[in-house]
Amino acid sequence: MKAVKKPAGRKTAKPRKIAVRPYHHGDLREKLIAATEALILERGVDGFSLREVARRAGVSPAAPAHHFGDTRGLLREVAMRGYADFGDALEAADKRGGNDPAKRLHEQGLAYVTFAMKNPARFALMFRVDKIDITDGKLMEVSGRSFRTLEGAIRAATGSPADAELPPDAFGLLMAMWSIVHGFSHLALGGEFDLAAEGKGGKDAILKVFLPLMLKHLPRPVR
Amino acid sequence: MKAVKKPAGRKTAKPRKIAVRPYHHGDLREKLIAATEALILERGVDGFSLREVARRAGVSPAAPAHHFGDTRGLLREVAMRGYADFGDALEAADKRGGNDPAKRLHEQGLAYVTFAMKNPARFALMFRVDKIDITDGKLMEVSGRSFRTLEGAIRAATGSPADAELPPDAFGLLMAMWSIVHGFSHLALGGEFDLAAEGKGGKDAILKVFLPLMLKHLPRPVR
DNA sequence: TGTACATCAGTGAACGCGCGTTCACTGATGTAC
DNA sequence: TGTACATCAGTGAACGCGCGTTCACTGATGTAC
Repeated sequence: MKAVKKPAGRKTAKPRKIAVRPYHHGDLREKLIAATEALILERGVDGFSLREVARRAGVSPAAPAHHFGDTRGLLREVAMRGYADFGDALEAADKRGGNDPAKRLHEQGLAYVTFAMKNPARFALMFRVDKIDITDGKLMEVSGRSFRTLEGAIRAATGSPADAELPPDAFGLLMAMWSIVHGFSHLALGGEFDLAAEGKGGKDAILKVFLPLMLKHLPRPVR
Repeated sequence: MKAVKKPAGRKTAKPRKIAVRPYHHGDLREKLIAATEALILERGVDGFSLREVARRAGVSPAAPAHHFGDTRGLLREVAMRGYADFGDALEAADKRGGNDPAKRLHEQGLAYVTFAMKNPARFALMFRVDKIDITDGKLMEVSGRSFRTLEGAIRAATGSPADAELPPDAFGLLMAMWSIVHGFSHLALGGEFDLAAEGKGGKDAILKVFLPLMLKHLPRPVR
């Protein structure tokens, strides 16, 4: 390849608002988000630092402030994207369950843990109350969808009308469902099952063997 | 009270190895452990710092090294004490269940969540894989007891002999039990139930109302 | 009982580090006329 | 189409901070003789 002087003018034919916004140096915003997820994956939520992310994106430590304000702003954005995908996954699972309430719950449980195992960095951040403000309005807008998807299936399973307050038993079932899949995800990501998984195919066994075994014992609507 | 010149010699009558070890300035070791628990309670596991703990104990930042080597050594000690008490609580609960396997499981579940809610600092640390080494021999010695207590009740509930390997279904039930109580604890401590608890008596409602509702849906041995 | 010595829990100053954020700035891009 | 200007995404040096650990030391306690 020869070195070619890049043409001075329009690189892409007349970019007049084709992309949402042509940034100075391309898509730094996206680059920072990707770098954040990669960093958390490597070093955990506490291993994250704004400077390191900037370093990986190849910009000065002050650059991210133009896009996210401060550190928490960046983490909030990453968490929001996580919740958006998480909501998508749960909704898709719910649909897969068709008209069978038990199947809807089972599919959602499967999707919950699968999401956690495949997106450990995001999942860890999403539930790290000290790093993100879970009562933040914009974030709740996105995260609320996941919750409502589960609630919908619970209502169907317990025959609770959509508009009334959730009856105690249904609420108990909801907490039980949420707890069991969340607990499994948390324990699995924390490596608490690793010892048991060692003889049975390593980390893969958790999703392929352990999770199905556990899901057999999913709570069911009483009576 | 008059200022009295303290007697030069023996303060307590001949302390010849009465206490395990009479430290230079009393019980700094214990003081540091207590300060660590208080600090984690206030600021979370990540808010902990060795210097702050030393400050609170009224000693120089280098003092803790004489007792715990380094930061991780101190955290390990705190976690071990947590696991010891945790094991006690689970064993006591198990005994409370008598000969009824379902009751043994129920009591243990109750004890698990109750411990987490009453010892949030310790509990948070005990499962923070990045701060303590859960594969550490001495720690596993202590933490293993909790696990074995649960396993014992699972064996009784599923009729699995004590010496053979746990059959798949029993193992699934074990994971389900562990997951549900652990998940509930984690979510509750993370404040995820706070919104729902607001109208029902605040934080107290979680242990008094929500937990019993949830425990109704505890997994049971299939068939 | 008295003396000499070893032990070791403490001090406090110093180290080097990485952090988030601020600041005045630069220079490319987009826009108004 | 050409020019003047506003905008704003970037730079990079500097700030002050708290951290864990090191180091040479001090001085009280316990022990051997």
